[in-house]
Amino acid sequence: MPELAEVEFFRKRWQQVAAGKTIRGVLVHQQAKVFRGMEPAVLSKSLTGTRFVSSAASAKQMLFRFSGGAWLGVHLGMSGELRVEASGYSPQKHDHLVLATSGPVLVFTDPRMFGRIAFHAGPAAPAWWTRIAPPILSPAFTTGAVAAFLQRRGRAPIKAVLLMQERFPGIGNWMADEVLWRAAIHPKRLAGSLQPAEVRRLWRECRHVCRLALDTIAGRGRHLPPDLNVHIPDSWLFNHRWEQVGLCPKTKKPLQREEIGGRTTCWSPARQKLP
DNA sequence: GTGCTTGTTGGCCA
DNA sequence: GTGGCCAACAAGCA
Repeated sequence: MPELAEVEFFRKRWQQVAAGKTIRGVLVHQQAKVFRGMEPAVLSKSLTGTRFVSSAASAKQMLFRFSGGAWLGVHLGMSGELRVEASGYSPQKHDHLVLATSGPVLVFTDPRMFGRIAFHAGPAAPAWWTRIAPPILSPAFTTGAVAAFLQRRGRAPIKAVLLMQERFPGIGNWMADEVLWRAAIHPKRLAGSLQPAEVRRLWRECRHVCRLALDTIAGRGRHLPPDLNVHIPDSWLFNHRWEQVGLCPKTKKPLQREEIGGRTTCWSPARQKLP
């Protein structure tokens, strides 16, 4: 599920209740694949007794900082979630990491286990974090950088290229479709075939969709919506992409769904045309 | 049972 | 070496 804005939503959910709290106990699901090469017992030992200092989200990843130079990295994969439960919570089947604080309980849950947990000890953030591409909403995301990347990936459909995290960090399947729909670009267009005006539209809509999604899904400032996706307007493609007979909110004509670049893609044929 | 699913990776091939 | 494609990972849901 989680793309840029959903990831930020989950980060805030932990941040709001846990900032400054001490980790009293850590439960790990020993067999869970989300820990990959790491030894879960080390994580448990290292975090117990530390204090939750701060957190950050970048692209589809999160980094939680604890006192004493302990860092917890989380990638939610396809089905991961961060939840907050009341103290005394008993872990369920797919809860792979449970942090009991002096207050609420922080839970990482992920049925499909495509997610990842990483641990790092040291004064500075880990290398895998600092290597994440600069955010789409940062000045480093320029039309020139986008144009150059589209040329390099010129033979691939633009839909597939938008999913490449090295240039479009945080964009996932639904955001890619939303961007192309707003920019009126057909998802099957080869990346190298986009005209300069189309590249500029794509760049602008990338930033626009990121900004809208963050505000709508993760809330502004300290505000946190009660649930994911509750406030998404019907003027977005998002609310129609899975409908049996979805209509384009702009043209009111039927939407089309097809696999492109290995992912189910939804677009509005009346608006997004092939040359 | 069948056929999907908002992600990433490694292997294969041109 | 580079870039594009796709199966695999795993569990739940309709």
